[in-house]
Amino acid sequence: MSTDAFYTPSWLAEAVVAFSSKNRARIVADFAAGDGALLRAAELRWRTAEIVAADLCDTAVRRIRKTHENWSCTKCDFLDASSRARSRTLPSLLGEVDQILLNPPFSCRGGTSFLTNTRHGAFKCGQALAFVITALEYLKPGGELTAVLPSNALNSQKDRQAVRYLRHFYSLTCDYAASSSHFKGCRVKYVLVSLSPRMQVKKSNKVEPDVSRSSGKQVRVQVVRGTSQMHDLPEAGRTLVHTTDMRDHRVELNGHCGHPWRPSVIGPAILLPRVGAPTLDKACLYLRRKRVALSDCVIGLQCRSTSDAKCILAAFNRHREKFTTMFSGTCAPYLTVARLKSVLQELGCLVDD
DNA sequence: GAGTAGTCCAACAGAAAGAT
DNA sequence: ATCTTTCTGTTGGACTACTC
Repeated sequence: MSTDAFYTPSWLAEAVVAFSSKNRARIVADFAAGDGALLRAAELRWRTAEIVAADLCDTAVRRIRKTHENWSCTKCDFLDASSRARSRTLPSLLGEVDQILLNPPFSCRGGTSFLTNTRHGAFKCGQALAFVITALEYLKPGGELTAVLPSNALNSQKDRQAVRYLRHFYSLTCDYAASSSHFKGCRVKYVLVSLSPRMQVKKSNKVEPDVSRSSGKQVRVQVVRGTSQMHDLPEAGRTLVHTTDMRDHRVELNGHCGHPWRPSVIGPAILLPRVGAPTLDKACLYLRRKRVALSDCVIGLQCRSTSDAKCILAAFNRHREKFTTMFSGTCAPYLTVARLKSVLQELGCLVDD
């Protein structure tokens, strides 16, 4: 299996170790150790701890064995159960590690997903969370796992089941403060995450509904995702809206044409960019009674009345932070239909399927 | 003006879901 | 089982801002 090898810079390793709440640790492990930066930072904090390193890369393992003779170091494809079982070190560590540190491969190669087995069932997720969930098998009750993850790992559709699992069984703390930075040769947004086994199941904290009409009736809306790809447009057809036509809350049609059978909306509607920087001025009110096709990069909210559309736009204005955080992505920000529907429901809208 | 860094976002790859 | 469509999420080029 090939993985991205962006080793942890020392300042980030120190931040990951500082993010842990554990004052004492008998065993500290990193299962994607790379050049050992996280474990070197750990040695400074937990001076008497036994250090365990694992990595897939031969060169990395040899280097660690040479430079840190007192560490226990094993070569292992951590996401492969048989490789873990063959390791001399790992099997004896199941449920024994006090502190796990991880900077797993972020993997930006398409939508590849990994099947992950837990005691509560198997599910697919991204590579980074597959590492985390597998690593948790080695955590001692009362232990803590601290990791650098791609910022999107907690929001993406692909990792939804994994995040639900983690939030249910573990107490999860995030630090988005250090949101975007450089690994050597790569720029990504990341988040520091701390996980420890949960003692009690958390109660959900609901947001008070916000979108309301003066009549008191709930606002109904239908989410329409555009599918017209810009490199595959017909010469003639239905007028099409693309993100470049959306600015300052207004739509200016620029003569693009889409296939008439592709998803479309008719005013009153709200148009949102699906990908790109999430500034509120790109949320456009579209009121014309002319049906328009939506490009692949646009999501429409089909409303029943102008006042409904204005209500929703006003709610986005009141909850700018919620609007901004709807968009997430390890590289470019994007919005999914599921995330949008969830926010609309939180704001009090009735979302039609 | 050239070089570099940061930001934006259109394009498209890959996976999942649906249709046949 | 295979093909097609839909959807998610990343890549990489274009553009802008900044520094020298």
